[in-house]
This record gives sequence, C-alpha cells and structure tokens, in this order.
Amino acid sequence: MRKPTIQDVARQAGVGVGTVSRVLNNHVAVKGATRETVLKAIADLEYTPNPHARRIAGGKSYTISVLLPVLTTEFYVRLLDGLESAFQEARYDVAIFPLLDRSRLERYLGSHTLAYQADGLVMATYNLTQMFHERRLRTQQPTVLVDAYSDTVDSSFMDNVSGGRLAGEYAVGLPGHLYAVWVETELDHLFTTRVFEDRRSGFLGVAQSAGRTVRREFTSSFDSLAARNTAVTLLDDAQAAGLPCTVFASADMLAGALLDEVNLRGLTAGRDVHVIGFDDQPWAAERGLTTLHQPVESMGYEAAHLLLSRLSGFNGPPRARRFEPRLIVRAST
Amino acid sequence: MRKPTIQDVARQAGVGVGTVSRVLNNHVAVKGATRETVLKAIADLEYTPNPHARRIAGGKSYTISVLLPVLTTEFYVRLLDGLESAFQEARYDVAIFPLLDRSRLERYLGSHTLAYQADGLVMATYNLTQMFHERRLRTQQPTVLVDAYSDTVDSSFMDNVSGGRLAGEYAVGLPGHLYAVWVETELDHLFTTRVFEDRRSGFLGVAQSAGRTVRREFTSSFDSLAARNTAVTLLDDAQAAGLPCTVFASADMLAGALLDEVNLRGLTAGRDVHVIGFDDQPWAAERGLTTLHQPVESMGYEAAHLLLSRLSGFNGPPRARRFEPRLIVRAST
DNA sequence: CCTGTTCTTGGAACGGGTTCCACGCGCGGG
DNA sequence: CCCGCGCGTGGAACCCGTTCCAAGAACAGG
Repeated sequence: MRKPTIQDVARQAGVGVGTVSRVLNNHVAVKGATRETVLKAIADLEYTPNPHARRIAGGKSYTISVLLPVLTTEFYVRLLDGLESAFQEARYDVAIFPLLDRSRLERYLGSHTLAYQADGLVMATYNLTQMFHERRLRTQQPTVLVDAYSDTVDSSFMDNVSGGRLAGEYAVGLPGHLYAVWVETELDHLFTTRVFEDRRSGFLGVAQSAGRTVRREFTSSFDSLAARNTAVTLLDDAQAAGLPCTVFASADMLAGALLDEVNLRGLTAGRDVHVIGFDDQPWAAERGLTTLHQPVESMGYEAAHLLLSRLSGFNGPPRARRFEPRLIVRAST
Repeated sequence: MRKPTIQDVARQAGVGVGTVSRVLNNHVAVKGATRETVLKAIADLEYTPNPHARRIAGGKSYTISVLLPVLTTEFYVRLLDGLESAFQEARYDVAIFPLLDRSRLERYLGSHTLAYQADGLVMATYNLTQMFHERRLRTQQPTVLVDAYSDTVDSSFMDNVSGGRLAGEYAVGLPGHLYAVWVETELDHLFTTRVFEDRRSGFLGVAQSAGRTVRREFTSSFDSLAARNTAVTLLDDAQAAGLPCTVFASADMLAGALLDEVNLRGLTAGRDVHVIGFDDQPWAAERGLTTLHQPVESMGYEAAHLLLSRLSGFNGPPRARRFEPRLIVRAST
C-alpha cells in the first residue's frame, strides 16, 4: 500500500494533476465544483503531499527561519504559536534558532554557507546590527521584525509606550505613594531592546501630567532572587513612608515576587499595596494580579502575514503593525 | 550564480551522474582514480547535494526520529552527540522529540498520521509499552533502544549492575560506615527505568559478599533542594555515628550536594567523608569527585550503527550492545 | 447564432537526485 | 590469440510535485 501521489488523486477525481496542485495551493482559478471533487478525492485517499517533492519542484525551501533570544519563556512560546499557525496555513515550515547572545546571532547572520537558505526570516526582539543590514543586502532575503521596530523593514510590535500609559492612568487613580520597578537592560544580550524604556516613558509621562511624582524607581535583573531583593527594599521603604502604596512592576515576574513579599509581611494586596504587573502570565488570573495583557499571538500572526505577502511578490515600502496591550483589573488593586 | 547540481559535477569531472552519486553514497564500486576526480570536482564547485531531491529520488526520508525524555541534561546531550555523529556520517538527519511524560509518548506512538515517517526510530531510556509493540507491528519501522534493554529489538545500553558493583568493590575498601543514596523512580515519568535499581543491586551484592552492611540508604528525587536535604540528614547521622564514613551517591548531582554540605560543616571530603558519584559530569574533575564514567557517546554511536545496519537490509535476530562504566578515582575518596 | 474574450483545465516539461540496465574494457584461462 | 566473465561506468527512467502553455469551455456582446 504505497503512499498515494498527486497522480492518484488526479485519476480518482478525474482531473489533471495541475488542477490538484492548484487546489492544494489555493490558486484561486479553480471552479467550486471541481475543487469539491478534488478535496473529496484527497480525503478518500488520505493523500498528503510530499513536502520534499514540493520543495524541489517549487525551487523554494518553504521554510522560514525564526531568530529569537530564548524559547523558554511564556512570551516566546506564545509568539511562536502565532507565527506557526499562520505559516502552517500557508504550508511553510518553521526553523527555530534560539540564539541567546550577540555572538551567536552574529555568527548566524554572518554565515556564508547557509546551504539551503530559508525563503524568509523572522527576527524577534533583536535590535538590528550592521551585520544584519549587510546580510540582507547580500541575500535579498525577505525579512520581518517582530517585537521590534525599524523603518527599513516590515515590523509587528507591541506598543509599550501605550502599555506604560495605561498602567499610569490607572495607577494615578490609586491611593498612596507611587513606585515603579523596571527590568535592567543587559548589554551583551540583544533582546531587551527598548521595551522597558518605552513602558517607563509612557508611565512617567502620564504621572507627570497628572501632577504625581514617583517616590522611588527600582531596576531589577530578570531573575527571581533579584526580584525578591527588590521587593524587600521597596516594601521596607513603603512601610516606613506609610501604606497604602501603588506599584507598577513592569513585568509579571517582578509583580509576583512583590505579591509573595506582601503576603509574607501579613499585608494585603489590593488594600495595603496595589500592584500592577505587565504580561498577564497564566498564573496572573489565579493570583488575582492586575496586569496588562498583550496580544502576543496576534502580533506573531500578523508578522507572519507581512512576511508571506512579501514572499508572494508584494514589494511596497516597509509596513508597521502596532498592537496595544489591554489593562486587566483584578484583586491586586 | 545558480547552486551547482550533480549534473555540473558530472560534466566538470568528465563522468556520468551515476558515478557521482555512487561516490557521494560510498557505494564501493568506484575506482580510486575516478573517485578522486569526482571529489576534486565537488570541491572545486563547492557542490552540496540537495537533500530534498535526494529524499524524493531515494523514496526514503533519510531521517531518524529520536525519542527521549528531556534534552536538558548532560546525559542526553552526550547521547545525542554520539547518535548524531554516526547518523551524519551516513547522511541521515535526526529529528528529536523530547516527550517528557507518558502521555506525550503514547500520543506520539499512537499517531496514525505520521505523514512523512522517519526511516527509523531511536528510543532512549523509555520502557516499552504495549502501544510501542502495536505500532512497531503496524509501521514495520526499524527501531533501536538506547539506555534501555529488551530482547525483542536491538539495544545499546549501559551495564548499571556492573557500575554499582565497581562502586561497591571500591567502597568496601574505604573506612567507616557505608551509606548509599538512590534516585527516586517517578512513576508517571517513564525515563527512570531500571537504572537505579540496577546500580543498587550491583552495589548491595558486592557489599553483602564482602560481609559489609549498609548503615542507611536514602532515596532522593532528582532536584537540588531534595538532594541538599538528603545530604543534611545523611551527614547528621554520620556525624552522630562517628566519622569517617563512605557514601555511594548514585548520581553526581547527589554527590555534588553532599560535597557542598561536607564543606559547609568544615569537614574534608576524602578524609572524613568518602564520596563516590556516578556520571562523571564535567565539573566532577574540577571538584575532585571520584565517580563512574560512562561511555555515553559510544553507546549512542553504537545504537546508531545497529539501526543503520537494519536500514541497509540486515535482518537477523535482536542484538544487544553492553557498555561498562569505568571507575575514576579522585580526591573525594 | 456567431465571434471574441475570459475562465478553467489538462498535461508536458522540469527540478535534482538515485537506481538499474546495458555496454565497454581488462584480465585470466584455454 | 580468442573467448568469456565481471568490474566499472554512462545515462535513461523514475520519484513527486509546480509551473506554464495551449486548448477547450463558458459567457457576453453584436
């Protein structure tokens, strides 16, 4: 029982192989009735096209490279969900390269021996380096940025200024001193980019125009020990200055550490300490954390479509797709 | 500047395409001189064969699925090294599936829609389930077990009984009370198999025939907090009973936690407490840990060759390849 | 009802390998 | 010196899709 081929499908449906191929690839010019017949034949035979034959016949790799910093965080997992669902619909494979640090990224970009080059490139979060531009000129590879912005290529990104602003507008209505915690930009990692600066500028802008000052700002690296230390220092200060207080923690991870410490001190979040996070991690709902939800999947999905349109010939100027976070109010405020 | 094809190479070398293909695939029947000419042409043109064309022409996927529990541990990284180096030599790709728990494994094995089936299957550490046997019958897919044993399929594995015995033989010559620490077999994870039971039976067998008893045995789960707790309890008991003592920690991770605690108490490993580990992790040399080194890469390499021989037609009865750990004595004893 | 477009559609050519068959050449034996 | 065998080699056929061209079908306008 050999695997059925496109020939078998064509015979079964009483049409030519060209027609079957057109149905498979959604090339519009197929009449409704014919399309149905072909789809039925495909279903009956349990036909699945051979991707390798497709690649050699089409002269393309039908593969997209996705460059991202790491894939162990919620954010990138969701981002990949969005990217992969869009690429799957268009029958493209995705090759994931978690590059971790600048040297690996540059090694990847500089590599001359990209034997079977991907048809397109998705870069997540990375800032654009000089090497990137050189490589792009050399390879002509269609590229899209996601979670990052540049005016020279298509991009799909979150509006972090707006996210900071939303947090700010809500925070100024809450009682007590105002605090803010940011995430440190590690210089040898490219993936921090301007995300936290943007959140900060949005937040501070609103606070200022509301005539409020932030009592203290903190910067923590993105690990749980540092987050806990920051929480301790912050609460010491807040208790000394008098509760209640309101804290904008620009990443849920930081907010989580703060909630831990609040509980440990017998205080109550949403009464003594108001906490606003950012990310809407899966646990945020359970723990009742007020936070900003980001439509990360949509951002990925849209990025994929920007790239796909380039792949099918679109050649206009760079486009930018901006996504807005949404404030979700829960018990922590 | 198109990518060169096998046609270009044939022309350049003044031979037929068949000959070039034969050289590429090491089909013996090519005369030395001709082979040289072809190899030179390949080098001159910087020719790399198109894997997709190969797959469609050959009617095979030239891909091997490797099923393993996780790939974040030293052991599996080394195992993959061994597997991949062998498969690369034979121009096979490797697709890695870290399946983590029983349900994912069964979902993988039960799947009917393994569209472009791999030519062969490597299963690491997993015990064989009923589903596995059913699937094997259905798909006829050549299979090899690595780090596990069954008498129905080829296998390549470490002799953990022998490892335990080596540890035992050495331990009974060391002074003081005897302790042993094992790793807990989590029941919903398949990947613990009989490894630790085997080490235990080897170790206890030797101790018994030497007329020695083990003062206390501990079981710890494989995480650092549990390991540390176990170390504390063990050392409390040992100090109460009088030092020196000798401990066989059946995984370096456990041994490491023990060394930490030994240092913390101002004791000296190799004098007050003798520690024997198992694995020879990269840090074992630096920290002077006496341990059992496992030829994991060789085990993987051999597993790959067992599978490759099946793929090229070998059809004899199941074969088993057994590998022996080697005791490495360092300062901790 | 006829002619000229515009849609659809069939199928050959093609892409880059592998495999198999047939042929040529070299060598040993008679 | 001739014949036969086998090794080494060339190249056609094939694998399975995509694409493109030409031809048939359908439809609108006169």
